[in-house]
Amino acid sequence: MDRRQIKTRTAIYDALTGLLRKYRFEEITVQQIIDEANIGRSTFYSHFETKDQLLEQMCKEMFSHVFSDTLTPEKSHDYSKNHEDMRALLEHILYHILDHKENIRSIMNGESEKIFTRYFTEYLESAFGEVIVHMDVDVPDAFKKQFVIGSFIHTVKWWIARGLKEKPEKIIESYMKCLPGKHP
Amino acid sequence: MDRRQIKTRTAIYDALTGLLRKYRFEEITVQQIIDEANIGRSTFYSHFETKDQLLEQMCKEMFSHVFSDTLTPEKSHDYSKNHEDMRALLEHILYHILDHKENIRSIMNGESEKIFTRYFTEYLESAFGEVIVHMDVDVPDAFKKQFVIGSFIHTVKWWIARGLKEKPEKIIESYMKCLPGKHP
DNA sequence: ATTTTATCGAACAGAGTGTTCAGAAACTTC
DNA sequence: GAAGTTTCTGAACACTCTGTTCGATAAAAT
Repeated sequence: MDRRQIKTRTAIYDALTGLLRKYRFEEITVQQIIDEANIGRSTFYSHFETKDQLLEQMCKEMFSHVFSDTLTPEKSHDYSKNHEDMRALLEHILYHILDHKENIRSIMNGESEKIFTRYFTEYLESAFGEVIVHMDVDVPDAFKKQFVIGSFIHTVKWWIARGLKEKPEKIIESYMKCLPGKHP
Repeated sequence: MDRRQIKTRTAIYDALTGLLRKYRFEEITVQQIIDEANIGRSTFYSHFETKDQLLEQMCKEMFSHVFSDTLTPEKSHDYSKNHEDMRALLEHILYHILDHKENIRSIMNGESEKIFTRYFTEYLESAFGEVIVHMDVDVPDAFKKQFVIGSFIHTVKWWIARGLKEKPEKIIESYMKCLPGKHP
């Protein structure tokens, strides 16, 4: 890839990230991004079709980092019996979020929060979907799934909104205590 | 209040509600609302400052209906011991949502979903905030609160997104089975 | 050195926003 | 039911933002 392209692309990403610390995504104009990134108008539009597409791609890239070395749990693992494996994986995710602290907190305002939720749900469903249904509670599988994943995502959002003060271990411990099923 | 004002106001509400069935709120323009409501441009702006303010007020009004005769639970009730009272109240809320089925499903797309969440959280916190902390789980009070309320709101959203197919009783039953604490 | 590719930025058309204002229409009051 | 008040109307306006186009310029690749 051309060095110039890389340069402008990161300039745009940095500009948006910076602006997101001060303004909600909806409030930011393309012109502001262009000025902040110090690039020409047409250059922006040769890289991204719209402002929304920029956000989409930026989030996609970030989440691919957040979930990169997060091992997909083996189907053979039974998280209803082996809470330790699940705990480790969830903690791992929180630590990754902690790494991207600045970016993620910026993204969690306004419309862009939905992208977070979308990617997060997608990932968790593929990672845990199968194993969650083995949990020991007498409710429909679909319900169980939405409850476990939904409450986790909500908890993470809550954690982020409050400034990521608590340690990941503490959050996951509380979360798992609140989950239904066997508690060793 | 002047009959003319009432007429235009409901015309605007109806127009937006109708449009929300076809388009996301972000996509709808003030001009579309005006055309659909058959009113003059300046009339719209004499009633509402912006499109966002219109949505805000419309939601506010709707939720005041949804929660109107929903009794605020007495502090003396201990929902950790008396699951029946809590169950009844939650079911009641779901039935109210069912009454406003059309409106609520329209609102639950795009940015407007956040308003739903905001009002819902606000209400539940004032209704249950105090009593939830008495639930029998060994986690910090703040965590307990966010978990119970957050997972409930998520469950309701999930229920709405899937078309409100299940009966309120069924949803609340599953929800309460998933909650931590004593299960009689 | 030559060719390819990326950037620049001004200029442009188009869509939407929110305001203004004078006249028409509908309500209220006496 | 006439006079006065309030609301509605809709065209015109200034403004902001978007996304495109294009010739000139600079940087990278071969």
